[in-house]
Amino acid sequence: MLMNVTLRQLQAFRQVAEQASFSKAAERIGLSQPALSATIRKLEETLGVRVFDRTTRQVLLTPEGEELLRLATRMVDEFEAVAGDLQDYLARRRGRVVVAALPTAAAVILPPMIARYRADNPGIDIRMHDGLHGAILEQVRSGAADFGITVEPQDTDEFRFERLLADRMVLVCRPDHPLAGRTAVTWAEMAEHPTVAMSRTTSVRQSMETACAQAGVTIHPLYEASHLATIGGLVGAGTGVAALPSLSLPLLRFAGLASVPLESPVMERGIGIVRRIGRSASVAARGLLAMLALHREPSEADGQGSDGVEVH
Amino acid sequence: MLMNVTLRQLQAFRQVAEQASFSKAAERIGLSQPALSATIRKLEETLGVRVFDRTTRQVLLTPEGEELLRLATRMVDEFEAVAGDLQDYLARRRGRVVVAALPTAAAVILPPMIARYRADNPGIDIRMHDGLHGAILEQVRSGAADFGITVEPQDTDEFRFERLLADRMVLVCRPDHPLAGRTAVTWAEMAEHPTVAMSRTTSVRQSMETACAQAGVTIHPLYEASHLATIGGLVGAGTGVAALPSLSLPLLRFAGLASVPLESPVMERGIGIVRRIGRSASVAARGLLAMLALHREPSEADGQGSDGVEVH
DNA sequence: ATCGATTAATCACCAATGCTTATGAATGTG
DNA sequence: CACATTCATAAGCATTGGTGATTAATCGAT
Repeated sequence: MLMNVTLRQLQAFRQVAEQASFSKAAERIGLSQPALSATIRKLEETLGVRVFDRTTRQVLLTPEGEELLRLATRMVDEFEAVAGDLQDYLARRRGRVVVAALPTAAAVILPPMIARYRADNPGIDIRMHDGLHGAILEQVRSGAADFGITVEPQDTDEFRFERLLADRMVLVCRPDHPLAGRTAVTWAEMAEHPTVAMSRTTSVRQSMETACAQAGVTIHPLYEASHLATIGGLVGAGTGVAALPSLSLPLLRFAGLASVPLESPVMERGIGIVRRIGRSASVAARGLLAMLALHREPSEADGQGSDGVEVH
Repeated sequence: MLMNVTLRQLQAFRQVAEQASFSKAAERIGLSQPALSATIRKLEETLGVRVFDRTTRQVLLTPEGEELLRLATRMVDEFEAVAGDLQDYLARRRGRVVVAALPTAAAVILPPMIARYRADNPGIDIRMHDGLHGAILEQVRSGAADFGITVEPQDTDEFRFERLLADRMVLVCRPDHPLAGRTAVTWAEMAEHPTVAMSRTTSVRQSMETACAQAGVTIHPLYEASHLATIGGLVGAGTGVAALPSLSLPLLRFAGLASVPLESPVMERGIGIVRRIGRSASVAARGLLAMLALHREPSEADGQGSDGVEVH
């Protein structure tokens, strides 16, 4: 009964009360005067009370009108505040994005984008979870992360993948190393040199193992490390060479190392955005996704597709 | 833009979010499922965001949906509280009535009605202002009083009068007074006896003066008092007789006095309800007005009219 | 008094909204 | 693989909400 009262009506009512005139209020609201009359009449019908005593010369509130005005004011103010919040949220002035990403992606790709996104949308809280592939998928699945940045997942029923760039395994060595000048090196060749590697739990190490298996060679690392920087230090000290994804090279720049693409087999994995199918992205997330799409590097056999990230 | 969001929509949204199902929510709301779908679609259109990710098997909130749910909940709760207040007000469970009345009316007519009204509507605050005719009109004019109880005002443009009962001037004396047994007494006869009277500012006194002037006699009261009880005491003590409105007799019952109608001229004034024209009565006031109308005493030349108070 | 200006109510008419029933498409379940 | 469930869509209809034109009332100024 009373629940049928509309915000429109309350606003109209408030305006009429404030202007003490139907015509003026109608003009201010952007409505014809008859329409406003009808609106108020309707309001009065649903309330069962006259809210204005009106003649052609004056419009003034009845006692119930007074009461209603207090309530309507409270109501409309409340709504406007709430609407403002939502407005902010939708306009990306408030909100949060959670990105789950592989450590290298988290370190190399995201920081500049995040910095820029942050500058554009100061109200948005960006959170980054770096983790391994499995953990990333889990977070995306559960919704704990808005999207992930990792390699392509197998499960195409649950995830949609959008490739951003290629990450190829390369050999890393000192600039004075015999292999340093080469345009390419095979895994078999690499196996003949002392090697350092990431620990077995990492996907980088697993890529290396896969490649070696395919090449029919075995590598026994002299050292294993779980941090990339350690690998960099070891290689820089001449302890050995390492097979690393090209994406991680920027992180090793400090060590002044050389890199050479590895082949036979070429180990290349596509790094991209992983999203949960059937779950739409938040407005805030969309902004970051769009930004990522712009920075996507044109890769082989990808030129014909659409240019932007599917924003659903 | 955002202002077009409807309470219906918010409520529907809330219900769907709660039930995690369109069908269940539709049933609970009392709406067909397609109607509910349309409602949500409309909401999404005006917001420009999808609020539910829905398949035929599951319905769950998007990030914006989560946000909206918080706001919608707040909004709807607020409204329900406010609507409850108004509901109370309209149902006369809250409110206030201010009555301005002549002292005698305030003392004689109103108390029983107020007591009963109070019992029926415990939430309503009743306030009574007793004052003289002019003050009553002023309060009714300004809106300080919802209505007045007094004699008929001259100004028929501004006030509407509704007669409740007749108030006739009677002579009040001790039961053993020579005039006590009479069926009527003229003002001239009264003038031959020692008299006490109300002070000059009261309308009772003015009525007396008017009557004496018409009768061509003059009365010099032995005593003047501004309180009715004082007059009662004086008359009871045998100091003199007094001319008082019949309405005040109940107040003098304590003194055990006799009364005799005064004539030549008959001074009778109609006491009734005075309302401001063009100003509608509050719901709370209407209740009291209706009650007054019921207790109205059938007076001469009034039998053919409508029985209830015009409630407008 | 009468005229003109102002203002709210009313009317006739049209567009848009909201609802219902019937139907279709998708997706788990036995 | 049929079945049941569930949301979306379609078609038809009543209601609502809107506009412009007109009317009635009232105030102020001739």
